[in-house]
Amino acid sequence: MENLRQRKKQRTREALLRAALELFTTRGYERTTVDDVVAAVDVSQRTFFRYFANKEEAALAAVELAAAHFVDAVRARPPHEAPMEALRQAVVEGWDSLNDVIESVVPVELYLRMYQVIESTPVLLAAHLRRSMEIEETLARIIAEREGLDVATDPRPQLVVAVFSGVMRMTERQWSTGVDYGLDAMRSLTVSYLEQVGPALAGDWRTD
Amino acid sequence: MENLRQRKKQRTREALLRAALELFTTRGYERTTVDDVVAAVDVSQRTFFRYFANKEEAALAAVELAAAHFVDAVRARPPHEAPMEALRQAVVEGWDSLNDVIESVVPVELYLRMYQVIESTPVLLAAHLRRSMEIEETLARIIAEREGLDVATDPRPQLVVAVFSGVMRMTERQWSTGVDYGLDAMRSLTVSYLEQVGPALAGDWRTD
DNA sequence: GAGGCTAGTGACAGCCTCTGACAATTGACA
DNA sequence: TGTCAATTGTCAGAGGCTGTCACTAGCCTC
Repeated sequence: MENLRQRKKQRTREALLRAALELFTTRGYERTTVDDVVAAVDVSQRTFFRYFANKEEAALAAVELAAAHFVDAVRARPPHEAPMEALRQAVVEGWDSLNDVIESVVPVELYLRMYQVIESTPVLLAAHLRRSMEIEETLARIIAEREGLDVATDPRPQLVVAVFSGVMRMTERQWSTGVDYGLDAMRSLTVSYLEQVGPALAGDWRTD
Repeated sequence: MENLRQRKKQRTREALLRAALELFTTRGYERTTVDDVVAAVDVSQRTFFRYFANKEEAALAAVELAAAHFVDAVRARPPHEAPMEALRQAVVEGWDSLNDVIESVVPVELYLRMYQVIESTPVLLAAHLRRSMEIEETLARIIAEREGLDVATDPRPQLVVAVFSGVMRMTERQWSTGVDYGLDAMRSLTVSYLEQVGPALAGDWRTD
């Protein structure tokens, strides 16, 4: 940040990212070429690929930020909480600060629109799911450490995280395909689903 | 099958698929070009893309077959079983016939090796996860229908399937990264994990 | 069984993503 | 200000994928 050089780099990256998201969300991801993006910022194509390993990375950059924010929130949870409770609280509370975190890079509105593009673009969805998987691994390690367990031998941390993530992805999908919710609606959806997991697993629904 | 024409097509497809898997599993997915594959079968590159929408599709073709087989197994479950039990039984029993199903297209050994390649190749893993997601949707619809529910309004079918799939993916990963198991070991792993889901969710592990 | 019909293939040509190599530029710092 | 290092541009090229068009080989009818 101190250097003019660093500031310039920062600005170039942000300009590229913003231009990319803007184009992806209006014209569509597939119908936007990297050349389109660099033309909007007026840099060479080579420069784009110096900032982003590939086209996907630019498309997922904002979501990536949100995910990292959430992982941090889990790390900050008091150690006495039970695993599932810690995860749940992390989402609920992480949401409050999410807005600012995102806004520091791109307009939240752009972030939200991009979410829908990801969910409806096969290649991006695939990449997103893979990243989510990696995050699950991280979470499992965090949980295991909290509980003083070894991830390699005890499957419980991974199981809890897998269940939790399953619910989270359900929420994502529900949110992105439904009527346009804000961040708040998504939070309450998450909570609601998490409450239903136990009963849903517990067997026969037809006795209700 | 009746026509000579159809038989020829079938043979071309199988030859391409087998050559592709053979190359992917020995040389690696990324280090194998489509040109390599078509050279091994001696057809034009254009022909490859007439049989497979893209390179990924060829790589995932065998796994796709297995997945379809499993979905059928779920459909065949007697309607009185509880959702989770039906899913569990489908895996366990589907496994017995899986061998023959696969072998009718490619050697099982090749299928197993390909599984490891998928799990260790980011692009393929991403594509595989996306496909798995689509299968989850199908399963949720099946479960909902069994129970006479509407998937759109009742989240429970999706929840159960999400949990179940989470466990399955855990198993896949465990299997593919671990010591080389056979199909049998994978089955018992699945069963074992499914048994632990309930307890793992139930809260405080430190009271044990 | 000859000839028309059509499915399947090959041969280009071309777009787009991504990479390596090298030259040119621009900020940093003595 | 001059040297050094970091950033960018240019160029060339591989690899995945698509459209087009001509051609071949199986099919089907008369």
